[in-house]
Amino acid sequence: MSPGVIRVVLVDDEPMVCAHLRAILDSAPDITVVDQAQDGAAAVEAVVRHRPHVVLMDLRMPGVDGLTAIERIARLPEPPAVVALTTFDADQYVVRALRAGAAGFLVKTTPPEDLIGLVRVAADGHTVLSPAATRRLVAVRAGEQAARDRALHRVRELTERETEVLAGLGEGLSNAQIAGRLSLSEATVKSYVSRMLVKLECANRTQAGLLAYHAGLVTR
Amino acid sequence: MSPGVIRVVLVDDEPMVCAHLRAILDSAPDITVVDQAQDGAAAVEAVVRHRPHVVLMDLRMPGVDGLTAIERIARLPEPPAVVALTTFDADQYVVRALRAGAAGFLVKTTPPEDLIGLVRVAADGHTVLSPAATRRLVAVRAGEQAARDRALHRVRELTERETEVLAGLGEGLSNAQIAGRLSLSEATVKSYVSRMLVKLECANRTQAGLLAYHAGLVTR
DNA sequence: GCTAGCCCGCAACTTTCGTTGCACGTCAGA
DNA sequence: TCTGACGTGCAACGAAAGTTGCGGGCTAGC
Repeated sequence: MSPGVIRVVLVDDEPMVCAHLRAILDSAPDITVVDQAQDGAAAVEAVVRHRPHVVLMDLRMPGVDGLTAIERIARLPEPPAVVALTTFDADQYVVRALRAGAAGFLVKTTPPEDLIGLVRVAADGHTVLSPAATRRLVAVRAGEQAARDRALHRVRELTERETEVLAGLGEGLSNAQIAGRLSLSEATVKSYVSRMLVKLECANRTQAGLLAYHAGLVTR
Repeated sequence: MSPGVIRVVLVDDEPMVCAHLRAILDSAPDITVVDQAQDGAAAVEAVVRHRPHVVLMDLRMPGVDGLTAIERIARLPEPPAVVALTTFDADQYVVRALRAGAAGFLVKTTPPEDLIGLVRVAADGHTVLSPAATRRLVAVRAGEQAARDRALHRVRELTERETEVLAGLGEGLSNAQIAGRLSLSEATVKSYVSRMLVKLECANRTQAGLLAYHAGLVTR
């Protein structure tokens, strides 16, 4: 599968956790834990020294914390894949960790037997996320998903042309601007808007614009 | 590793691609391709019939497209993990696919030998992303964050009364409705709106409404 | 005590929006 | 073939949204 053995560095301020992870990973023939570190500074050193393929890193640590360590490691030449670990459900660090250059975000409740596969995938350069992290990443607020579903359901009732017009509303454009973009007369755009408002059960273009946003029609 | 064999359904309008994927995956002892489909509608049927653990789905297909199919599958009871596939580098569909309920987003240039591990990880409930998809996703989320910050920064320039009016815009209310809620004349609300638009650098109330939403003024 | 600056409130006027009615093409089915 | 439903496009008219100007109250500073 992988060309050669996958070298792994573990970073956690709790030695028990490191030992536990090491025991799991060393049971795989193609994975070797080459070092472990107790804080961010030591982690960066270990990475420089051992040039591992994968780093499993706790985020909450004394001294240099995990996020900072990830940033520093990501700046190294040919950086390893750093997978962030947290005790609690994916918290607000998901986005920041990925931005810092993390190649994954897992909760510590991840079943041990899954971990080996996850390390292999990370070593291949892919990103792996716990389900909770994915939810966090995709839908910031709870309830947003439900709103999106409802919005999408209605948007699907629209014709292609109507959807294009709706996208314009989602950006807050005027009828004239939409007309220009779609090469239509302003009058035509008006009639599209009017028909859409009925279908979407919106009272005015502002509501339709918000709905377009909910539906993910506007990337912004 | 996994309890039993992982059942997989392949969805791609190009039979060659399906055959190729099937050959790769069937070489793994713990993976079985139980069915393949050429479009979204057939994909949903196949999922209902075979109850697979994982679905590999092309996004660009004739008829019911991949995104729609993902949404429908995600609404089924005990849905499988749907991994989206695209030919090109992660395009604008990444966010939408994940929001629709996808458990992964891979480019078709993914090395075959990686694919088996990726399917196993997806079957465990984790999310897998190609590097390009991750960059795209992080960039989008970072952009949203920045948009929110900018929005909040501007909203702070507003007076209390103006903020109340803005909240109304964020719900898509008319001037008359806002006037009623705040016990003002409609004319007064208009002047507030006009002053706000200048401060917020918005061209119209729809843009202001979207800004209010970004700023978190509307709970919805 | 004046005045400069700000927030608040309103009315008259202009611009944009939204509704309604109409015409043309396409496509499915009687 | 015809017909009825539907998507698309436009124009005219009434209804909103948005602009501008004005006055009153409040506070800070000279």
